[in-house]
Amino acid sequence: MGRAPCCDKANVKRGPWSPEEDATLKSYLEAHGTGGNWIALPKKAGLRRCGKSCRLRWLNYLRPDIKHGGFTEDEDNIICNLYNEIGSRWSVIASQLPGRTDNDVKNYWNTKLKKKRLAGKVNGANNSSYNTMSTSNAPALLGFASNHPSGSPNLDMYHRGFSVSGINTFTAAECQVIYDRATTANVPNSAYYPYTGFDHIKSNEIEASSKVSTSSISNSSSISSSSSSLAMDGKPSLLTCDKGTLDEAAAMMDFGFGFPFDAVNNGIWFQERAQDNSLNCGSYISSSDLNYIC
DNA sequence: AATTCTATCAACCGCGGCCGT
DNA sequence: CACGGCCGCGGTTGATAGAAT
Repeated sequence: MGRAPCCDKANVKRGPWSPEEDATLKSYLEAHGTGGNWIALPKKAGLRRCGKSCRLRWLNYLRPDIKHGGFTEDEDNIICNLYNEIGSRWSVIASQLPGRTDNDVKNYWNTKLKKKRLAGKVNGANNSSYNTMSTSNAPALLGFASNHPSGSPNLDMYHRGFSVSGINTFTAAECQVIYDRATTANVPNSAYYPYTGFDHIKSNEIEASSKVSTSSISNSSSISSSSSSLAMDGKPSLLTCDKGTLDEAAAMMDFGFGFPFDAVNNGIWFQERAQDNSLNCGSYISSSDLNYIC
């Protein structure tokens, strides 16, 4: 059996509110408040409206502290960061934006900000360190680690079907080690790199000064099944590496517009190059298995 | 100028959770 | 503790304005 309706739908007006209804509701609420009961309110106020409709109209439109008009860039970033942190909890997000309602934020997200974010115009990651990364060309480091018995990060575990329980980010020092290895040592045959669409990045293609190599990657369209935004304008710069024994691996990426959003949403395919230079089966690292540091 | 398409946002809907009885 | 009713939330719909054809 379904839930009983909150009001008699045959006897209440629906659809857009008229200025007269707005005025009636506003003056009633300013004089009497809600009385703690929205369901009974419309009758008391002399409105042929559902109580829920009155509540929504007041909270989303008539309240005196509502801020109308466009969102600022700061608000954009707050919304994006919070969305990455807590997901679509619009009321929580709206509570951080004075004068904005959950409905406003939700609509703004669905119609504009989601697209803007995919285009890389606003922040897309989930911690404060990202703020300095989003608009710079600093590479983002994606790190991962498994519950390898030895305790060392090991991409190979993914290949072989071991369960992965803990994912660690690399520390800045580890990042440097990985970077140094990538830039100064020979990239071993067993290096990992994205599944298809990317060429193998050779050590001499990595520019030590900028940590960026753009020459070897021209097409990232197949990095994942639905990575259109990444494929369109992403410029992944450096994808590396391990030390030849499959004990460590990392993916360092700079897509030109900040964090690789599709990695966040879709994960990344990697492919192993074997000792004989042939390609072994791919590994998929899901978004939940990825983390990053600056 | 007419029609179709697209974007926007107000409003609706149903569900989960809280609270009073 | 169980139940019923309301509130608040998040997903979705639909009306409408503006842009494109």
